[in-house]
Amino acid sequence: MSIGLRERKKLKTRAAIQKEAMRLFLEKGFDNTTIEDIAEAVEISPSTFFNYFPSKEEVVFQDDLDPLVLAAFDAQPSHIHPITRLRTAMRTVFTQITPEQDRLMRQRMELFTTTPELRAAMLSQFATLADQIADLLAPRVGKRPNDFAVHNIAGAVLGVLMMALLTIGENPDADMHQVVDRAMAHLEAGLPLEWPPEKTPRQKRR
Amino acid sequence: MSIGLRERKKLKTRAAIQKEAMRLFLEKGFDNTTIEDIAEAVEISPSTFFNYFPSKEEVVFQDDLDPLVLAAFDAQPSHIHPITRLRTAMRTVFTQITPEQDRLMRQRMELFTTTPELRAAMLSQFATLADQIADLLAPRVGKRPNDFAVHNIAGAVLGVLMMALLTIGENPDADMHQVVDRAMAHLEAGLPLEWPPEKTPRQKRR
DNA sequence: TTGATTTTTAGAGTTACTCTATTTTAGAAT
DNA sequence: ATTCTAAAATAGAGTAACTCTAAAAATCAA
Repeated sequence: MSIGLRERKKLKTRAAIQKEAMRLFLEKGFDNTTIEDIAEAVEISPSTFFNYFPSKEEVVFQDDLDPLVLAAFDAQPSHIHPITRLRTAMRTVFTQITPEQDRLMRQRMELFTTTPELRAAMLSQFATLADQIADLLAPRVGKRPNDFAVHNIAGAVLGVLMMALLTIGENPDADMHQVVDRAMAHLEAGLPLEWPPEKTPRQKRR
Repeated sequence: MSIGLRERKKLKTRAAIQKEAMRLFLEKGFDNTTIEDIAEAVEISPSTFFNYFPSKEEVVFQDDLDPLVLAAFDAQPSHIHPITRLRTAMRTVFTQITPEQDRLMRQRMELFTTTPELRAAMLSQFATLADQIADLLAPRVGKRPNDFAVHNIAGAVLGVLMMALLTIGENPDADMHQVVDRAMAHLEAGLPLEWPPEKTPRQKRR
């Protein structure tokens, strides 16, 4: 039964646009790739491109990870501080990431760092995300949706994540999970100037 | 002696563009204002606009406050945690702000919240700022320029400020200084979920 | 097969911005 | 004052990302 031919074709077209566009962006740069180039590569008309994506930028965005993080967040007891919960949640999700997703994320990072335009768009999305996260979080920690503390926490988390992502953009080989977790841990610890803490000597075995 | 007529004229033109552009943006919206509109209002040619600003967006940006904050930061002893120092520095600067500057800042906020495009640009500038601040801060607290902790702190601060600014954008009547200081205080206190702290009963008089 | 509906497409229009070449203007030198 | 030079303003042509409208093509249901 599945879904009709129409839907399947649409999904395929969408995926093809994404794939070809990303390829071209990485090859020639975002700015040097025109909609026409993409349309040509996918063998559609330029008009059709805009049936699938509202703008060139939007092709680069699209995270299926957010819901996963949220689920992992919910899986924890509510008495834990949200930052800790988020950190744990992100760790959980990172370990479940497929190589394909990892590759895509890195490609995005590369584009973000090379094109200011995209960086701006990403950050904007981040801000929106922070707002959403805050509103989503609030009831889960027993607060009203527009609670100040929750929003502020969301802001700090996102700010820290933002820096982490920029760092990754500059060091494409870095272990994303590790960079992000380190940032979250530091935030969790209250952002002390001295960090990491003195390496704890390996647990004494006796 | 002063500076020649040429320079004076240039400054005047620049100021005129800023003023008229802001007026039009606020009146008709950023997107509904074309470069032609601005050029016409200032009585220059559209070409000339681009002699003064590289893009429409850039007209909205321009902060002279950063150096002030930095100076106020430097005026404090270095053993204090940077977040506290920054908070104090910002408080200092906020009290010195002229009504004119205040008005301009609010106008900017309004535009930022109404036009996604501008919001994105602002955030991007924020990220750059965070990086700069981090690099500037590091030596002042005895760290290397790319120190992780310092960058992370800068990220958190900027994230929190970002949320504060968005809040202000939504409540144009809010006291900017107060909103910002509250956010910084919360961050300084380690982002507890319960905030503000129990209102300390007015100092007992006995 | 026919008819309705969705999708694709062509094409025209708008706008931000770039580039080049020309004109205008301010300041300096004679 | 006049003339020269360098800076600034301008016109105009070109590009590319969109938007909108209307027509053509493909899918699906009867």
